[in-house]
Amino acid sequence: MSSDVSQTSADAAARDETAVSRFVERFASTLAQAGFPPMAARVFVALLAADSGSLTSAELSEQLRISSAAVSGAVRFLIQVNVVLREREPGSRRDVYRVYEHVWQEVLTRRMQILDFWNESLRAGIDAVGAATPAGRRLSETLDFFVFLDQEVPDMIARWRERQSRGAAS
Amino acid sequence: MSSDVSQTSADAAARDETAVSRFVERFASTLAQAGFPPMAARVFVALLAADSGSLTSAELSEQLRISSAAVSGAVRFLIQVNVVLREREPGSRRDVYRVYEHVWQEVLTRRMQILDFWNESLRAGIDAVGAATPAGRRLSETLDFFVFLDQEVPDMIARWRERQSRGAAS
DNA sequence: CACTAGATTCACGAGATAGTGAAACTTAGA
DNA sequence: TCTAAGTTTCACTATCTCGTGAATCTAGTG
Repeated sequence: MSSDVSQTSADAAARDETAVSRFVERFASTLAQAGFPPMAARVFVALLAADSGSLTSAELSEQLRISSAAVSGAVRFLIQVNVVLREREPGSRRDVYRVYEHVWQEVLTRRMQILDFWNESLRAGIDAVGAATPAGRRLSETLDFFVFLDQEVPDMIARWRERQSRGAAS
Repeated sequence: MSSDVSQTSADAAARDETAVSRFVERFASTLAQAGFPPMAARVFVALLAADSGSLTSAELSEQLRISSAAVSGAVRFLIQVNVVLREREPGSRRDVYRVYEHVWQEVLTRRMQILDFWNESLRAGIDAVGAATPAGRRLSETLDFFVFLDQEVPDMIARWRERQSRGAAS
């Protein structure tokens, strides 16, 4: 087969893998600063930046220079938090991993669900300090704000979806 | 002086410090799970749950059973991320720490600013993979979504402020 | 100007986390 | 049923983070 990777003249649209790799590492590192496990971040961004939107374990392992065990761990995490899915390509033994279509909406929605958890805790706190006390009022305002977000954010996402379906320009 | 802390019968509205402490630990632990440094979370919630809204280093140290060094570190973090301020009470040598009035609006606004940082990275990524490629389109959609949030969230916070100023009930 | 309450810094140790290599497991294909 | 490609698990290690205690620094007060 003549499908050599290092063809640069024939394939005019060949992408600069060095630049892509730099992006992957940079963006992954910013995500990691925001609390993402480092390896999971790297795998995630590598998938985002893949033209096909999906890569095999071996490809990830080679591209990021990590062990297949690390890929396995990262992928498990990403599947768990619902941003990546595993596909088995028929007629092959290898899995390919793909980022969900509308990841960021998913991520945002998921983060909002955490608030429900917080709110339960807050209600207990308001009971403990007494709703009529200054502390109670402060905690109640916090709770109200979170409830407000819980209502507003889904609307916001809906607006985004609508805007998307109409076409890009605003 | 007769200002003993352990007066329970005289002060009818005395709060159940055990219950409050339980709330502090629980809520702090959920915040910690969301990426907050553990000690900073405990200090933050203790301040939230304090009737006066402010506590001294010694009070925090005693209430949370942590060293003053830990208080110092936690407070430095909280001031840095702009949720707590330091006040010196006149005629005394000790500092008191206070949570900002509208902390959560602040926190949310601040988190949005992180997006600007991400977006810069994303633009570089789009360049690297080529805007017209599938990967480029995927990254562009991500960028667009973040820009959208950057516009919408301030509006959302404004709506909240307005609702607050009108009075509680919606 | 000396004293001291109070805050901060620093070196250290404990505990958690993440990634590796090797072994074990699973399963498509012969 | 056997073989081997591919994935996962597990024990181990390196690294990082966080809180402590002790020493140091800062600034009111007599």
